[in-house]
Amino acid sequence: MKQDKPVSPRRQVGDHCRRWTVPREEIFNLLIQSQQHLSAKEIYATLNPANPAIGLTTVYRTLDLLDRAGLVRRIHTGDGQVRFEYKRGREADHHHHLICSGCGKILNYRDFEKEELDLVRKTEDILARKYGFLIREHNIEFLGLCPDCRPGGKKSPLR
Amino acid sequence: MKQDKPVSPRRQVGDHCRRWTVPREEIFNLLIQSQQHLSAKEIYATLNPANPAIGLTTVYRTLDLLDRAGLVRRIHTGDGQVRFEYKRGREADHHHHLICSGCGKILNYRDFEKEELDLVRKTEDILARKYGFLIREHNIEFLGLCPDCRPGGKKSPLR
DNA sequence: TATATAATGATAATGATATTCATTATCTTT
DNA sequence: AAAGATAATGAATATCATTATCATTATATA
Repeated sequence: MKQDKPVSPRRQVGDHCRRWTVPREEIFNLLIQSQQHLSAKEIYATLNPANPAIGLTTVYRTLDLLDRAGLVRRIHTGDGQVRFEYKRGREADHHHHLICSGCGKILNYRDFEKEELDLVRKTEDILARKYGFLIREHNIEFLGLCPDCRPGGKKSPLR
Repeated sequence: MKQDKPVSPRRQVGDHCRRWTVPREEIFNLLIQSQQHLSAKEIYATLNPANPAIGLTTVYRTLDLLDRAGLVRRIHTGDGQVRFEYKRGREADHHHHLICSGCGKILNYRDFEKEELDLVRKTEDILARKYGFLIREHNIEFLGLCPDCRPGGKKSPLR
């Protein structure tokens, strides 16, 4: 029997694993569906109740697998946990992070000025030439206080 | 040897502590003098042999103090340790990081195009207006492979 | 369906950082 | 300068995220 799905997860993981299993399927799907940045513990807490056969260890191992396969991105938010997000179609989903130092909230900032992306690319070229680095990725994050956490008290612009 | 002894450390820390102590002095000075990004363990390993009265706990506490006082910056390089660097005179020392995924080496990238700084500032404004964030800082890091770690040594073609 | 073995999960181990608490050192007041 | 109040310290211990171990289970393929 065969199935025709868009692009099977197993296909994307490629040579990085030999067997595609239920835990891997579920963990990967959760990451794909989620709009948030999930930590191992959060993934475990989400999946385990419905499927107790998924252990925390496997969550860590699968995240590592997906990272090696280049399918997810690690994010260090400074809260002591590493978080993960699925890398969607390159350019289209490219974004930077806006992190609140107060509550840890993370926003994805996507509304780039065209010049912003151009500049990043140009900078990567300069760095490659000047320091001999082979640039593979960049992280840009802005740290500050969200509306709820900033000194002026919390505002409610809309609800 | 340095001749330059600017504002006293104690002065810089301000209200964030009540007493200025030998361990704090040494830890802060080490950070000021160092051109590298140091972890708590490294600071401990550097200072403790010469001054066994400085414990690892105090290193952590002092780093936290300096961070709260806004005198150092935390850097998450993904190697499991948080690293710290002294924030020098604002604009003058502003830099971004170039991190090698292979060996963990970190370069400070300072040679900005003028437009780069302008763009960052402009972006901060946009973010502030659009999301109500009060931006206090940004981190830009480029991840890749340094000349020693990249496949084929220093002469691989770029693409 | 049987089989080889990759992948799993429970558990223990690790490593970085935080907390506890009795002791020490700093700073202010004599 | 000495005394006293108490902030800061370090050793030991705890905590929390992540890794390693290993017997067991499930997947892919014959």
